[in-house]
Amino acid sequence: MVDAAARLTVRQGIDEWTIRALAQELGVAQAVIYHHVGGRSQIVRAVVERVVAQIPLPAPDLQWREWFGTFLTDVRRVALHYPGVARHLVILGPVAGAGRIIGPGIDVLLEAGFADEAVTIYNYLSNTALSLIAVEDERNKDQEGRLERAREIVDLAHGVDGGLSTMKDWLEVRAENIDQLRASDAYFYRYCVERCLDAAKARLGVVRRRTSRMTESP
Amino acid sequence: MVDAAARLTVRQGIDEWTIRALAQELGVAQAVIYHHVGGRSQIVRAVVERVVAQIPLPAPDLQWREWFGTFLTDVRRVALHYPGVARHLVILGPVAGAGRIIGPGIDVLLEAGFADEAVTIYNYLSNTALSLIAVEDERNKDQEGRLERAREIVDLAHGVDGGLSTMKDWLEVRAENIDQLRASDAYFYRYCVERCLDAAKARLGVVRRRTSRMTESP
DNA sequence: ACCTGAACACCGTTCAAGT
DNA sequence: ACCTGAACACCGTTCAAGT
Repeated sequence: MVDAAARLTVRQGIDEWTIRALAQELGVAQAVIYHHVGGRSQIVRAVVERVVAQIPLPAPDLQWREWFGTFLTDVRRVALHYPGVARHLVILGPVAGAGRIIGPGIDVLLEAGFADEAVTIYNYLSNTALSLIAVEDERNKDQEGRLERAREIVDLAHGVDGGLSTMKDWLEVRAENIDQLRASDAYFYRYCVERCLDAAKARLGVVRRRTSRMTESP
Repeated sequence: MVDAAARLTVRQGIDEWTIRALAQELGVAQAVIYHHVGGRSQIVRAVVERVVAQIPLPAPDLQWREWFGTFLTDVRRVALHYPGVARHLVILGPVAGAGRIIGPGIDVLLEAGFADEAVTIYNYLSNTALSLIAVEDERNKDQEGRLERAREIVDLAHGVDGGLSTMKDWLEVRAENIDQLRASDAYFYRYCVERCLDAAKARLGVVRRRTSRMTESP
């Protein structure tokens, strides 16, 4: 049953299939689904948990930056395969089965010396990444419209100068075709992840200074 | 007409009111809306543009970090007043009227020396902030359920140790009541914004070193 | 040109009736 | 206990008919 829902999600996205379509995929009446799993939100939750279980865990001996670098790359790859799941996951928060990931993730940060900020940093990294993927999912739903809107803006900004013209030039190359746009999305995600890791690194310096000052003072 | 839609959005959230409710608010038949504005997506877009027009612009003489610090605080305050708008805004990308903000925003970054990375940094900051607000909006829709889920996780993680227990302790204090949860959200947003600005600062160092190296070499 | 009422094609959910 | 068919209360959108 969750199998079928996951299959439909891969094909159409989790918010696109209907209870009726799911029932048809299973060859049963709609009411059967309510009898066995409950309403739509419960099936969605089950699919989300199944996707989470599919995210590979980086080797525990990696340095924290490599650990999260590979982890967040894998999260995007798996999540984009199930459109719309990232959004439900980040809204639901820690679902059943997420402990498999959260535990090792925070361990790596504690090991690196993030101390009492480990949980906040973990939330910062995972929330930011999942939110960005959720937005990418929704943008992918209407790629033609997105191209069209980008071109409208470019036309509208014709002849302006200053910072806005810089944005216009930036948009113009990316609005050329859909492949360009998707490549730009992938690059942008990578860029954001690297920036988040930069920020975490800066924070690590602060925490370490604070800790050493505390052990120094009598 | 957009007035009425904005009013309903403040009260219920942009994805909660229906065309029927909007028609009733205006005292007309539903078809009138289609005749004047077009479908639901066009009204949503008009509301989004109206909300964007309402975001105050920081003083242009502020340092880049203060400029974006106050800007992103104002964005959250205005956006939370119109639940669901942040999500539509970040998905639509630069809507009509956003130039009023984008221009000065990139100008501040160019002035600070971000050079060819100014646009990417602008996108990084605004996308991250809006994505996080969009998630907060959706979490606010079901606060009771969120509390309940958090408590379930806490119970489920009873007796574990390692990184997961740290997350459990963190969740436990926040899952006490709804006010605590909302305060935690506000703090978390602030924290994420500061981290993004840290990351931008680190990037500024890289860009400056690259630029000075280029002007040095003959 | 503008507005109405009614319809169309959906949707999630429920429930009496069957086996 | 499990499944069916039909209904209920919605939804966005369309369209002939009125003024």
